Order: sequence, then structure tokens, then C-alpha cells
Amino acid sequence: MGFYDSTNLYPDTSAGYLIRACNQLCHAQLDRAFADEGLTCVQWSALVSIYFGRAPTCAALARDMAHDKGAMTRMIDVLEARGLVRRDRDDSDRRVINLSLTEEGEAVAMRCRLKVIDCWNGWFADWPHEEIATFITQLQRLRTTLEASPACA
Amino acid sequence: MGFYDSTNLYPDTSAGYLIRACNQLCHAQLDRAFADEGLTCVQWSALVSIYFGRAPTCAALARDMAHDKGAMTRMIDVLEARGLVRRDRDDSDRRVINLSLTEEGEAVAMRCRLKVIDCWNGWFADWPHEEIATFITQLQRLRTTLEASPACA
DNA sequence: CCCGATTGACTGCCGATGCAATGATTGCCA
DNA sequence: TGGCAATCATTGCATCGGCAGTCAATCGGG
Repeated sequence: MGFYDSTNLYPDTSAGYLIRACNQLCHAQLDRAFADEGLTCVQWSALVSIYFGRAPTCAALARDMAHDKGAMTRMIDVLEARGLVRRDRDDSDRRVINLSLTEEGEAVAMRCRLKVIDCWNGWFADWPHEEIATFITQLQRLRTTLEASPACA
Repeated sequence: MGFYDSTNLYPDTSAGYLIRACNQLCHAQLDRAFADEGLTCVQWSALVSIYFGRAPTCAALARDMAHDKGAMTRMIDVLEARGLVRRDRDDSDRRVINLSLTEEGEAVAMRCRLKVIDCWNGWFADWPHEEIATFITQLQRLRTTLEASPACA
């Protein structure tokens, strides 16, 4: 019935294993690429999420990035202290603190974005564009599934 | 030339962003699935890598999992203390310590493997098998590229 | 109108991770 | 043969992330 059974799930054929490895390697490389901006890969992701309006608040940002809420608060502390992010309490709902980028925050995020574009174009250099597109679509699909899956047996 | 440019790299279309999200979500779910065995997702990966002979030593295991070498030592400490992993100093090269699973280690790893198979079959339930296969192939390819890429501009 | 449930931000605590340095061992090359 | 580089395991150190708990604000049902 299913794709996997006891005869074909090995480290080298396991989607989870491969995704983990890709994430680790990509993460490490981007961290190095961002070093001269004093940013972390994760911090940059947060800036971009805010920039493109995916996450108006701290809790939404944590959900969007599948990141811990508490850790996110501390991370925004850092980014705010560096003058990259602004916190403004919401008028209609006083629990909420709205996030936005400062001018410098936008500038840094966009500079780093160019670096990321270069990295990925390098890694995808040999791939037909069509194949990249389906790969991205599949990742989106998997992500949606995982978000919807509350637990597994 | 490249696939990405300033007009199409967004959180929702970025491979890195999506891979990170999938990894986080999958990781969290597997951690919960392994809770009754007292194992972490990462610990299980280590057991499996050893089991299938991908990583005879601690350093090789760290490389295979794109994990920190120092952290790996401590992780093996834990697994050894629980009686899941054995350490044996190599005869020919006295620097290296060979790793192997105890009987209980094998048993735990295989029990967890069944859970992982169930999880992934659930997540891939709607996918044609052919599509899953190409997805895995693409992940392998990306992993190889990332391993070979020393740095990026 | 009030009380319980929910949501958002924040904090303390613990374990895990990444980095750098150390000591021991081996291999290589002049 | 002697010394230098590389590799392996290990260990501090600082940081980060996940979990649980707290407080404040909002929402919804009786």
C-alpha cells in the first residue's frame, strides 16, 4: 500500500533523513554567507517573513517558521536592539505587538536576499528550471501535509 | 540565467525556507512518536546510521548526519549509558573507536523504524509512488551538491 | 453580565548544538 | 628518521531552542 516498507527505508532513501541533511548543510553555508552582515540564517528568515507580510506578530512569525514562541521573543529582542525591527503595540487588540522592519532592517534583508539567490542558483546550476519548479511544488505540498498532521501512529 | 532572481524568491517559493519548515515539522512529529521509547529523532537517526554501516566511528557519524563532532560524542555517551550502543577501540588504529549497536539498540531502532515508515506513508498517502521516487532522487542530488559546495559568494 | 477558555507576549530552566582548543595517534614527506 | 600535518575523540564555553508556567487582554457561552 504505502511507499515505504521494511525493505526500502534506509538513511539514503528516507525523505526525513535527506531533508535533515540538506537543511543542515544549507543552513551552515548561509550562516557563513551572512557572517559579514552579523546575521544568522534564521534571523534573516525572520526579517524576510516580516518584510513580505507573512507574520505581523511574534506568534504568527513563530508559526510561520515552525519555531518556538519563546525563542522568537528573544530573537526579536536581539533584532530590535540592533535597530532592524520595530515593535508597536496594536491599538485594537492590546495583547498584540505588531512587527515591522526599520529602513536598515529592509536594507540588510535585501542585501542578504541577493546572497541567497546566488547560493541557490549555484546549487541548482545543473537543474532544468522545470525540475526545480516541481521540486518546490512538492516541498510546498509536503509542508502543507505536515502542518495539517496532528500526530502519527 | 539562474532560476531565482529578485522577482521570485519569497519565503513560500524558497527551497531553503521550505526545507527548513518541513524539517522542523517532521522532526517535531517524530520526536513525539518516539517519546514512548525515550528516544529523540536525532538519536534514532544515529542508531540507524550505525546499524546500516554508514558510520563505523563517531566522526564518520557526525559527517554522515551533518552534525557537530563534539555534540556527537556526548550523544553517544547517552546512548551508551542506556545500553543501546557499544564502544570498542580499534586495534589497527588506536585513535578510532568503533561503534556498534547492542541487541537492545537494534531492537529499539527497528521498532522506531516501523513508526517512521507509518508516518511517512501517511504523509505521502496522496502521492503517486513515482513522484515520491523522483522527489527522493532530487533530495539526494541536492544533498550531494551541498556537500561538495565549500562556500558561496 | 460574568466566568472559563483562548490567545499573545514574556521568562526561567534544561538539554542540545556549534565552535574552539587539547591530547593522543597516525601518515606523509623531506 | 624526524618533524609536521591530519585525523580522532573528548572537553569547556557560549548560545540557542523547546517546554512549561505566568500575566494580561480578548472572546464566547450561559
